[in-house]
Amino acid sequence: MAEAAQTISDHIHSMLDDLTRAERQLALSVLENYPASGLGPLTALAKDADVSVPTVARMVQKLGYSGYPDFQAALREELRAKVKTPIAKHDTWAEAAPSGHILNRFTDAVIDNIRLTLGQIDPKAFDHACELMADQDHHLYIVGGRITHTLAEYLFLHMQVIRPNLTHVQSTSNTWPHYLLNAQEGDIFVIFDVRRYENNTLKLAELAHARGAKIILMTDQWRSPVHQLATVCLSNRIVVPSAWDSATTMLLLLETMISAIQTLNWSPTKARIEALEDMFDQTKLFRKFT
Amino acid sequence: MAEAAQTISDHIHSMLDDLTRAERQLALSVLENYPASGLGPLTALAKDADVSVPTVARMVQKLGYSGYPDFQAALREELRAKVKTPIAKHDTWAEAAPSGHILNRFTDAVIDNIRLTLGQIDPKAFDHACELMADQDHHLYIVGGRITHTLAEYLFLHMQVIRPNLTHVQSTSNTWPHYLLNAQEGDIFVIFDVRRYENNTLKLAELAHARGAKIILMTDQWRSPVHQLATVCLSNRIVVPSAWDSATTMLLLLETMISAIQTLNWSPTKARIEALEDMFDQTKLFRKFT
DNA sequence: ACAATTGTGAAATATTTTTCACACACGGAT
DNA sequence: ATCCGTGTGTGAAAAATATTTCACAATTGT
Repeated sequence: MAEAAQTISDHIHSMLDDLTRAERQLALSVLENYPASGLGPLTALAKDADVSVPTVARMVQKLGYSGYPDFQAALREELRAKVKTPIAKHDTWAEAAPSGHILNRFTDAVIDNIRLTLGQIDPKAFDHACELMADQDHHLYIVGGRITHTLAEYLFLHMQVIRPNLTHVQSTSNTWPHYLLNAQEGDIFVIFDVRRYENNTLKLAELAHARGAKIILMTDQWRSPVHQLATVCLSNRIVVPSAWDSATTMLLLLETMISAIQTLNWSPTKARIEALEDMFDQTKLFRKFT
Repeated sequence: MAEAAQTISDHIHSMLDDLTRAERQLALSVLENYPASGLGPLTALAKDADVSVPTVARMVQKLGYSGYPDFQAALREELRAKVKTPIAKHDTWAEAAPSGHILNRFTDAVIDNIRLTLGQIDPKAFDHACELMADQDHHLYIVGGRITHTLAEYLFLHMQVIRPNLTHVQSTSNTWPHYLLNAQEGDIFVIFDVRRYENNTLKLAELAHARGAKIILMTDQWRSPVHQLATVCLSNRIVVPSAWDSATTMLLLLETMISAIQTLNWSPTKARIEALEDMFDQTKLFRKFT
């Protein structure tokens, strides 16, 4: 096992002077395309660097590792850590709280979820989903489940301002079959389904699909069975240090979609927003200032 | 050997549908910290993903590789190629999308909001709010406005599992005065109010305060006028590149609170969760797997 | 109840790593 | 020129690990 503070490539660099000719040649070859070459078999590395097999074995021990596998494990660990730190890991978020405080632990987990979720999203699929949802010619159904209906409603509230011709359906309610009566070919269903996946939601999706509707699915990393029927499937990381799952990542994605959709058809949206503001002014529901 | 045009992680993604449950679990684990985990020994990967050794062997073959070593070689090759590309900047969230894409712009803004919000939070105030909400001896009222009622409901849904003796009130509904009839000294009101601040919410807060109730306020950085009456005031950054404000930061804070509260009185919460699960099992509302 | 999936335990293979002993090359010193 | 010590490669064997594959039992969804 080697030290901690520095990276392995730094360590090799600093050891270069203590190495013999063949060993240095080998070390430079390792650094040449780091870290990939060090992760292959020892023999391959030896051939790559044009040195003998024992030279490799001798060098890794000279570097302080117990053996080649130990060296590889260190490289893997470094790679793992490196990929995980794109921007924010070591920050404590609530500086006034100790790093073990739930505020910091939870936020860490959520940022991680965001990073993993965004990293795996296909922008093409995302854009396509936005386009479908922006299309006013087809009715838009928004379907939520037991927990997710709050997200569904959040989406509904905003889409309502952006465009007409949409419905909010709760799959846990027993009234949803009525909505399906009107569903037509080409209509869009945005369906929320995270674990534990709901039977009602699946049935609803099947009926919608049978009627020729297109399905946009918001689900978790394990993906609801609905995904087999979906035109676009957006999966989110939801695991946090809690007895429940986190909806934050999904809300972020949702808000991003709303923002993208509003940009897609901005002029009608703008008009609708202004009309809404007018109505608010007249009803005095809100305060103008402070 | 696999194809060329796409990355291995893309390939795994596209194959997800053809994989079985355990294989998918494994595949997701590989993607989790890609590519480091795939470069270690097969047994380590299996243990990491919580699947059996044969499952790993079966999956890599299903993915089209002649065996695990072949799979590893492909990963190494990809890593080698990736590092060689000078354009390895990691400041984008959705790597597949250009940095100007709304996915990256929006996420940047939200992460910024989170950082600023958490940086300004007083952990003492946070902890105090959690203690108040965990106290079952006093009734808990959760109050949301036009947009925030979705957040309020999210909180309500979870608090309902954690403790009895709580009510969800919508300030935009005309029925809320009825709820206040029962409010007593020492009761807790969690009130959501972001711009534009709602008159109804303020009136409700005033009445509650007059009756000796304690108010926990979730608001934005400009702080709803309710904050003058509040025992604890948690303010959130909400500005994003959109015509609307973002609720993501507030949801994060909310989920963190739920997690903290559930820890505060874990044993009753645990019992209630188990009872709930039992009921779910009996009603067959949910699917057990896949 | 049936079919598909998965884990278990283990054996058989295959590969990799480690370690030898020994020969050889090389540079510097006698 | 010869000798010596260091470093290095060769070839191979031994040891350690890894991989592959079985048969079978358990589980689970249909």
